[in-house]
Amino acid sequence: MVDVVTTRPPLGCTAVMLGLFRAALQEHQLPVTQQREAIARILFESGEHLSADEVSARLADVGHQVGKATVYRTLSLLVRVGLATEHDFDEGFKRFETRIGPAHHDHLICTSRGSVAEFQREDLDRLQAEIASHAGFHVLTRQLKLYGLCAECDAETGDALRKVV
Amino acid sequence: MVDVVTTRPPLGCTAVMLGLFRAALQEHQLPVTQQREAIARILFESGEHLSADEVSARLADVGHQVGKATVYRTLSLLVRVGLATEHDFDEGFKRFETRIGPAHHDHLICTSRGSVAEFQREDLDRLQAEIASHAGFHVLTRQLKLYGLCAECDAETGDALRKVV
DNA sequence: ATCGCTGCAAACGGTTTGCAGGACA
DNA sequence: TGTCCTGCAAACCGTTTGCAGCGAT
Repeated sequence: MVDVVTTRPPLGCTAVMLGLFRAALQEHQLPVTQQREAIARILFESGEHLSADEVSARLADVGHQVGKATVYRTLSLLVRVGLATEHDFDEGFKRFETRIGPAHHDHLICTSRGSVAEFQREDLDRLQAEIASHAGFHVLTRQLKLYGLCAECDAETGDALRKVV
Repeated sequence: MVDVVTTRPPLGCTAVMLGLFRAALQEHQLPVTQQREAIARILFESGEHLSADEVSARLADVGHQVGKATVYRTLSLLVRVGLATEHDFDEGFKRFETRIGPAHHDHLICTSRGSVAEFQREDLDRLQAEIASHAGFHVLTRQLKLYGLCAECDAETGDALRKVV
């Protein structure tokens, strides 16, 4: 269980990430607007997998009124500059997550409750490298999703079965 | 390279799969209609990753005029009875693929040309089992996608770089 | 002052759904 | 004959886009 990482980012991480975002914008000569900062802060602070809708809602909670188009534009901007990643957990919409450093992590998706846990395994990186060299393929990134039942839901299913039998 | 499998299914596979489909329909007391057979045949024969649109087009090529709603309904039916799998290669729509037997395979997606290759690694199954037991998670299925450049595109990129420098 | 961003609303595109008529068992 | 399917078209919904006005540099 030691490599199932929590979703909450380290303290002070938001400030660092915001700095990186500002730097990236300036590097590309793009204006650092209040909306961009607000959206990025929401994502960085949460450390969760947020949908565009959820980002919008949380902005409203904090008193910021930002158009949905801007939310989409900024999230995809964050992805383009490498500070966020996009995920599709088969919900009919995309989710976004802060991308911290080069370390890659993957996801366990509980199909019963829809929750998402993360994990990190170095042997996966090794295996990926082996597969790539084997197939003559140059891997840039990967997405590994394990769909199934988390421990709690699995236990419930077992209980339900035991009742039937 | 030996475990990069071809996408073409073994000969005679279509008939077997169609039989399984008919059996599944009968088991659930659902009618075996011409449209359902035609759609399933297109998918089974192609052995590729087809979108609903592509299935529609190929049906038209063969002279079958089938409504798009029926295509979607039948494809999702095939998924439900376990004879097809659904994939999202980040194209804005879903693709469907014949699911043959219990063996799982994963995908290499060339982001340059959009091509998809398949591979099979037993050590991945082992690693998956290890991750699952480690996290107390009951895995039902997985999706591993390696995004990057296929050998050809990677070589081209290299050439382009060499020209610049 | 110049660009580029923002917000609104409309457009877009893949997918789903309601319903009248038709096909399968 | 009853049930479920089919096809059409409209609805749906997340996302993108055009454009007039505003904000950052």
